[in-house]
Amino acid sequence: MRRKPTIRDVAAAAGVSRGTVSRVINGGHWVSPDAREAVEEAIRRTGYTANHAARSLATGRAGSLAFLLTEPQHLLFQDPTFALLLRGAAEALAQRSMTLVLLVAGTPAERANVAHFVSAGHVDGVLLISSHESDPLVDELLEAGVPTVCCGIPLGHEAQVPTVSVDEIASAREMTRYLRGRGHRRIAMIAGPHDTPGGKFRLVGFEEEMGDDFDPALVEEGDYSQESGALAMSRLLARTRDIDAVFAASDLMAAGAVTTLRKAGLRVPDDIAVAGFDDSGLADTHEPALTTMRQPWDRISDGMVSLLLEVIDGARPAPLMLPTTLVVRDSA
Amino acid sequence: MRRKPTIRDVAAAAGVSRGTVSRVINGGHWVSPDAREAVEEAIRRTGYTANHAARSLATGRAGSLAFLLTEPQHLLFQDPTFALLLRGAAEALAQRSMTLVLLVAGTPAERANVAHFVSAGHVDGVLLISSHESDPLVDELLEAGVPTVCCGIPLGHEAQVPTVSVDEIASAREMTRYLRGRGHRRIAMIAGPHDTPGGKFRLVGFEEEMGDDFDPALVEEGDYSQESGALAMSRLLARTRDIDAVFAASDLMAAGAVTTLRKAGLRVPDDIAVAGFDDSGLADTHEPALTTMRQPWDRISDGMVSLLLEVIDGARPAPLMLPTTLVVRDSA
DNA sequence: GCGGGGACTGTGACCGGTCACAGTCTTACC
DNA sequence: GGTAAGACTGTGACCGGTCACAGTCCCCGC
Repeated sequence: MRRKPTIRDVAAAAGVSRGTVSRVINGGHWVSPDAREAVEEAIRRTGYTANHAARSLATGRAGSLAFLLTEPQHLLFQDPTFALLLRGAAEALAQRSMTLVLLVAGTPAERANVAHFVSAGHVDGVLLISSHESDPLVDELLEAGVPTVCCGIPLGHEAQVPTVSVDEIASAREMTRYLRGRGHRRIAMIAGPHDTPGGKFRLVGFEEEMGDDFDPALVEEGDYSQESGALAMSRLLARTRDIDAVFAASDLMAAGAVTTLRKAGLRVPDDIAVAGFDDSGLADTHEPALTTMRQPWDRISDGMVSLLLEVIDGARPAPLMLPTTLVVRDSA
Repeated sequence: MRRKPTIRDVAAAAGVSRGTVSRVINGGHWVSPDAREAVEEAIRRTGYTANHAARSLATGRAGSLAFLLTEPQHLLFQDPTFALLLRGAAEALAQRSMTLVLLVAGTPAERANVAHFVSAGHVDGVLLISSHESDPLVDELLEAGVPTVCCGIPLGHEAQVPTVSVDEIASAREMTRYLRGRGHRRIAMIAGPHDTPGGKFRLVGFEEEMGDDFDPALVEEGDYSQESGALAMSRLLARTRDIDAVFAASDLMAAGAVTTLRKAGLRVPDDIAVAGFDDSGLADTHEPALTTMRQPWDRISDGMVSLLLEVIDGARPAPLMLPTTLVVRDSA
């Protein structure tokens, strides 16, 4: 087996210098048509492929981005949302001939490793997923000067780091308005963790839209997981049965709520309407299919990648806010 | 901002040569205790971290493995199994200071890209997930001499590529035996795709254990997804109501089957018992909690990584077969 | 006819490691 | 006391690209 062809082999085959080959590869400016043609032909003939490592070494760029998950593990397993984002990001990067490196920072040991790895410059930037408030990891990344974009406005770090997000407040208001429009008045909310943007702002939107009808006794908090949704619903039911709709801050929690309601002998949506948030894969196969707010997952992951590349190029891009859409199905 | 310290900075700080520093970093053989100490101290003081790209270039190793998904996308979204494997692999690699590159080969265009990328040597090896029979990608990888290990015996490529798998036949027999032990006689099977090992061999085990009681009319095939499980169950019910248990080749399909049964007014497990396979995250939060065969996901991903590293080192390791365990919950 | 500028090309240094090899310095043994 | 083996160390070449710089060539205008 002969070794892989290098840029010198191509240069020799094309009868030009390494420099010219390099120029052709990188856009081909200031190269004569003849030379360009010869080089392209030579590349084809030799089956040349650029060596990532060598290029990285010379340019000082890694050619890869990290997809950094900071959630506790059980969420990674359960939440289809992560898979959606992950796939979108991988696709967006593949289009740009870059690669996606998956990093999981669950345990403290993992966090240390990850921080070290990233600061060492093994990746050009970080796509930070779902960070809780005042996450020290964000500080570390910022301090180390690692280009970073967040998914969802990182509480406690607003304006310090570019973000891609949806308008949580407006989205929550829209869903609430929809539920009220269907005649529901005693609407409960199963919010997300109050130290996450989705937990905080969806609740704000809900409260704003409910106005005088807002009843703090009808709010419970979960951690986005199915189980936490089921438990939150139990707590609500234990307090009062005077509820005609539930708005959960994630589809997973909505599904958990449905389970609890069913056990309590309540029908969805006949007795109580249930709405979710995310439109994760689970929503439309769920029984009953969940009414939810769709987050534009592909645009989010694509936006994160674009933004991050801008940051890497030295820009300070404005935060990107994307629209959600109400998806009405059977549960509400 | 000063530039990152290199091995030469460390050498200067420690008062030794680059060679010695390099030796310390790589295990420290043939280095005097004094020198080693000085180098370690210098590394600490300078905050030195090895440059991946430079090392790759010099050693000819990428220092990363690809996690290659060949399933159509909708499965990636739904199946918690992938997340389990992915996390396990990422963890196993992090322990070895290597990184995980995620590759998705869904569309033909993506497959071409992936093949090109991998053959170019940008990763040291490939963890191949869930490949259907006679997948041309396997051939391409094999032909290109890319170290590869599969998850589940790749039909049509047995013995050509090292694999990590569970004993599908024995596992299916155990579950079938359990169901029969509970007094069920008319047991239906919702099998996986017949061109996947899980689809083929779980059915074989089922058939073997059923012996004379095996009824081909009670077998339907799904694609492991929840929806396909629901549809398969519908087809079974349309054919006969004389069924007292269903064995699905995945938890997702089991969940789908439960939905269909419920719609048909049948109670699980009272009227019909339902068993799944995988013990994916969903199984124990499902309502009712699913009886299933647990696959040892962490050992599988860890085994794949170990095996792949052996292959990369030139070994030809024996296939690894891991045990499953019957997990009895509420559904059967 | 000459100077100057734009288009194109080639060269050598460099990125930050590893590795083979050629030392040097001990120690041990005859 | 000489020598050889073993322990340790330093050096230069090399991995495969990129980039800055220095040419070279050609065309144009004065």
